[in-house]
Amino acid sequence: MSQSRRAGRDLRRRPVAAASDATRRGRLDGRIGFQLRMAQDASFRAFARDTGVRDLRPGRFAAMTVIHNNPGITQTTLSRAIARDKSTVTPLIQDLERRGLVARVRSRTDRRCIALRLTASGEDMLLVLEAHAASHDRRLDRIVGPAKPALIRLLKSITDGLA
Amino acid sequence: MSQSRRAGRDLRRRPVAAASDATRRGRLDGRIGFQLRMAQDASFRAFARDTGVRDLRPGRFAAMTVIHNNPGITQTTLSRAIARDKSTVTPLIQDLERRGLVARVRSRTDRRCIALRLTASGEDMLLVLEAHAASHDRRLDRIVGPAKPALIRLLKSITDGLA
DNA sequence: TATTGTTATACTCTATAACTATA
DNA sequence: TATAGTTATAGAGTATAACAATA
Repeated sequence: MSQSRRAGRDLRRRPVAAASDATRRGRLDGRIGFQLRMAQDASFRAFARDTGVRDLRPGRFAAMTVIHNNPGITQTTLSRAIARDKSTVTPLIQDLERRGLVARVRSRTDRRCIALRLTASGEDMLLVLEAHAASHDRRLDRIVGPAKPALIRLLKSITDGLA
Repeated sequence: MSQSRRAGRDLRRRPVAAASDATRRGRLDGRIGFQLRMAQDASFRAFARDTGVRDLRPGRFAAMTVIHNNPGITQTTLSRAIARDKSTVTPLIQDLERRGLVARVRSRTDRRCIALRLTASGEDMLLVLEAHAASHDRRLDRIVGPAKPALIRLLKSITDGLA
């Protein structure tokens, strides 16, 4: 905090809300890529807005979930699981460690590696986040209805198919 | 360009590729929000990778498409159409104007407003981008197959439903 | 007073390259 | 030489607040 803060009361960017209309978007509207972007954006904003947790955005949440499900995972493996460079993971994990949510232990078999684990308070926090995510998901479920499994399958096939 | 460039040969961030696996992602995998993020990310990277156009990312492309479809649109209206703050649109449009792709004309009826239009070369560029987007979309179409209309509908309902 | 667009400011996310320490 | 993680650096994207011009 080298400089005085002048800006908003809130660190989480992106209020704005969803796109307006009456404006013609042309072919954009029929493009999967564009609609993907709009939906992702809306979901992201809604998650941030609805969640009471004021500083663990979806990225941290995803990392914590992966660590929870793969105790002892290394940073490089984690980086592949969330499709980010390892240099992106370093500060992310440092942040989680600073908050006492993640513990880092040097591996004794390969001293280059660091094994990641959630701390007890990390597990607690994950439960809280899970609850929020679940309620956010219920909202999404209500919107997509019975098409949910199909939607998930389609999204996965896009992710895999474009790799 | 006030400073020397040290980094890569390419301004477009985000190589990396898609997520790896063998790693358990737990409930994340069944979450619409998460899968939306992964698919959007993959689509974004693929678009950037496949497109020959080396410096007009999806955001610019979307803005240009909206301007093309709504000649004379104002910046504020555009900002609503693409769900971004007007202060975000200012530098975006300045960039497009600098490249000679967009023309800005002060409205004579309301001198606060600026009417946006694509220049001739902006229209040309849009055609090139359209071609790339179309080929990217064909790839997506091949992946999602006949489910495309349903997918588009679902994504739109998510965007609208979360507003 | 309200709105359009601009500016000043700043923060998040992400990457590349080079580096250290291991292996 | 190759890999794990860190650091230095940088840029894209986006936002809030305040402001000037205009309505």
